[in-house]
Amino acid sequence: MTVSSPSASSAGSPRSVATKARKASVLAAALDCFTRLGTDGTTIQDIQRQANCSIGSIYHHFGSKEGIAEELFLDGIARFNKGMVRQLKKCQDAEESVRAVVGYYCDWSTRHRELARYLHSRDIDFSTDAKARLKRIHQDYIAAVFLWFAPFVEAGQMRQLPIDTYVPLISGPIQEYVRRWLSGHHNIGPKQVREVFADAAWNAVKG
Amino acid sequence: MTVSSPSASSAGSPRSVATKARKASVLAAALDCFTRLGTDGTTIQDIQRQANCSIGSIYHHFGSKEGIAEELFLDGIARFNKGMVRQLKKCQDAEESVRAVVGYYCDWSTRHRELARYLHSRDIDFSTDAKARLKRIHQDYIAAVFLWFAPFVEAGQMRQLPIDTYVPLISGPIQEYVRRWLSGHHNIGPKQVREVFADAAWNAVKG
DNA sequence: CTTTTTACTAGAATCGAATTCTAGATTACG
DNA sequence: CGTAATCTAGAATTCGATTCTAGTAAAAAG
Repeated sequence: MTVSSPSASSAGSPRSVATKARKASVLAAALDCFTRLGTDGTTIQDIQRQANCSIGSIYHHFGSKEGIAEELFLDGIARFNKGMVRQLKKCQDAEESVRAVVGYYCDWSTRHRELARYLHSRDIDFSTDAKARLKRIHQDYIAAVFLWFAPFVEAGQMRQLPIDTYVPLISGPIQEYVRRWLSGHHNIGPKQVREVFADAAWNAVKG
Repeated sequence: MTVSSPSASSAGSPRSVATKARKASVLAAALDCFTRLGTDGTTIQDIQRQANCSIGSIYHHFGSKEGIAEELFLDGIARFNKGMVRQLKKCQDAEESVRAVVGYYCDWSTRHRELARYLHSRDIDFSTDAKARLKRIHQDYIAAVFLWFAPFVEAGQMRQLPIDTYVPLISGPIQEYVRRWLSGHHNIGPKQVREVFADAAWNAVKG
């Protein structure tokens, strides 16, 4: 492995750019195939053809079909989380923050419907390595969210509860609603019931 | 197809008993393999060996590996739902009913931990046929639950809300908590946070 | 009680898709 | 330049799901 100076690697040597683009195109192709043909129905060839690259190239970058699926999942979660944290930081108080969580969930799922669907389709059942990476992502997220909300709890704007219960209380209902919507169980989009869930979320945790 | 008298088929002709037993043993073996080796990591041979039967037998009963997975899923959901409805019918009023939903979720997931884990690991992404069967199971459940709760809404004990929001509001948080617990994200079992979620559920829908 | 049909079991043979392997091209870097 | 590392290709292999053929035992028909 080459340990180049940290600053140089991130930017744009001709190859690293090409590599990033190729990986991205494979992931995009994979998502599209998974959506159209189902995760199991998709073959490496389907992805490879759609991404315009060779089998060798795919295996070089992802190691296995499962590797593609994991990357897509972890990458998607990470992006979702990042956006969430960004939204939170725009908020002024506890209530606005809690409502922002629900709102962001609705917006993001509507905007990235296919990816959202994919993220919902897998949740447990990963390789040891992917599990570790997921746990890491998850912990970073929890830490960021915790940092944001802790002062509100301190100040009494939000109730004091077991630490692991906040996320389920706030986002559980909207998440479950979105899951059902994405599986085609109901037709009313999340944006139209957003208020109901935002109210419930705030109610569940307000001081 | 033989159309025997309806009453006779359900009970216990020597063959139908043996068949039921074999199917059950395959499903049990499958669940165990899925738990130990992961859904993808499990081969038909693994299941076949553990269930002590031949490949032909498995394919005769389930048609495909996916068929086993679907049967396990649908059967599990159906049993969960049935138990839930039974619990509900023991309740006297709205609040007790709502709390019972959360309680049942905790108990069942703890008692049938492996099956619960499996049910959480798949949620979308089924064959057309399985989707139809799932929808049917789902509708029956919703109908039963709706029948139970409707009078309470009428009587003003529970709030009037968009029909599809009740289930996510009541069971979303505990479900999300259990999912995280089953994936190993936190160590405190659902029974220890049951009250928090029961309170929140009742709060979200009380009149 | 035979015959015939149907449900079920068995396991070898097939087929297809994931993965591995070898070779060659391109880029970084001293 | 030249040497190593990264990356791309696609043919060859491997492994597992599925199919097929044959046979057994229970049920239904007569």
